[in-house]
Amino acid sequence: MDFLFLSKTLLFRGTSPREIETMLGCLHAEQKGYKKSDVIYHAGDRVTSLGMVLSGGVSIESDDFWGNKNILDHVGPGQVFAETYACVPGEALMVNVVASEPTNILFLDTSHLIQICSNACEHHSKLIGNLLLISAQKNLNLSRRIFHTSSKSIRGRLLSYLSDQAIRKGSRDFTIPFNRQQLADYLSVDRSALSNELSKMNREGLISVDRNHFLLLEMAETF
Amino acid sequence: MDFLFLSKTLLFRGTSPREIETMLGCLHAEQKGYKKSDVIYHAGDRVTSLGMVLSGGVSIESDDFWGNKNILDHVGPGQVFAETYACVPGEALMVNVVASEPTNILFLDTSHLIQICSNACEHHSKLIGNLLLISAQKNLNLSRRIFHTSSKSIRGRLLSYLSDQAIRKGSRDFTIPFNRQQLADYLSVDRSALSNELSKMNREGLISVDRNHFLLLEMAETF
DNA sequence: ACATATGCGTTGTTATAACAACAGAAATGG
DNA sequence: CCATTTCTGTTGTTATAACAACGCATATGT
Repeated sequence: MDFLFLSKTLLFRGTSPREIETMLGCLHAEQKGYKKSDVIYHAGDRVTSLGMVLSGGVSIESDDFWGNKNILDHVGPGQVFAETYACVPGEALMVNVVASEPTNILFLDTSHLIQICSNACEHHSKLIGNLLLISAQKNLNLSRRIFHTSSKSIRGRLLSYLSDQAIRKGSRDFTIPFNRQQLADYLSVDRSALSNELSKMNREGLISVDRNHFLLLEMAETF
Repeated sequence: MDFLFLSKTLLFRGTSPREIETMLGCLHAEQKGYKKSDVIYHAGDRVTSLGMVLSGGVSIESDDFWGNKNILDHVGPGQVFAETYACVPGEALMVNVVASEPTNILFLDTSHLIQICSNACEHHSKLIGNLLLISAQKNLNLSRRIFHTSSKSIRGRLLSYLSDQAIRKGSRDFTIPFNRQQLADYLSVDRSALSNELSKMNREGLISVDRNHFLLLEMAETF
């Protein structure tokens, strides 16, 4: 087990490799390997362990009633998944967690962290604090997405998302981390309709767009 | 200050009124009163204190570019707001927090909880654990909403929401906590279009609906 | 360099949701 | 109890997004 690697993750931030070694015992740490497309957690499962990706990567997917797959998120090395469900025992997963490549996962049972007095092991409290930070940040990401998809028009969603990016990057001139399909998925709209709306906004002089690079123009007064 | 009241809240669960009294010092607790429509936190603010509603109630609202108000949530006595922002210092609020009636708020500065070693006060760890639970639950609520609004048709959103409710309530026969307008807001659709779709589904024998009481019929195979 | 696969924009058609307006039912408040 | 307000379903019209199909440009990989 690579304790040095773990000590650099957000979850174990502020703990030494030596401390981690003792903690892994409390957390009933178990490592497991998966092949590509293996399902790590199924929708409907109830879990008490979060997963940390040691190597490889996993996709968080949701299958709707008609069998359409929808990729909600991708989790890479050092990041965790299912931590929310692990913290709220009894909640059934709404998503599938699937290995997107050969992947090693470290499972950490959080029920001991939370239910038993958190002073049982003096490092527990640091871990819980880190979990809280991870949870709060995920919270903000979810809120942001709801915010950006609350408008009923594609243009409204784009303006919401793009101006947020501009504020966040501190410039009207920025690059987004999505391609068209991903942006369309994020905003829950059709890709071609999105492309169409973007070029319309381009023609109208609202924005200047090239691939995933944007420049906001007239909307300046909004701020 | 009503310590007994506080000890019954989710945030202070598991602590005695006596303990709370000492903790409030660490948290720089401050109480403040507001009149109806007073703005407690403005969008754009950066905060380090969460708010707990002692009496009255607050609305979490978002104003979009064109000045449309959108009520995202309502927080009542014993519940907290802005805890996510308080836990992730430096993030600007995306929403306004507005008193929906005469309201008393208790502000608790979480920066001490998180940044300083959490063992500074032995009760801190319990509070952080409670915060983690609150955060994780809010997380699930947000995820659920994203999930239910990811379908592009009104019917798809309704089926997603209604079957989730059925599973959650453990019966095909259940009552929802929304009226039509609130359900429409939750699913980000137009109210009259929602009404329309519901009666269509009713006519088709998919569901049986009366006000906010529902009975799921043919969709049984989905489970 | 070639063949293949992705990503992107464009167009036209179709389905569907938003919107506006209204009437009846239900709840609310004197 | 009546008056008033809120809630709900219905309809028709209009705007708009989804969808399907295509061509071009840009990777990708061998």
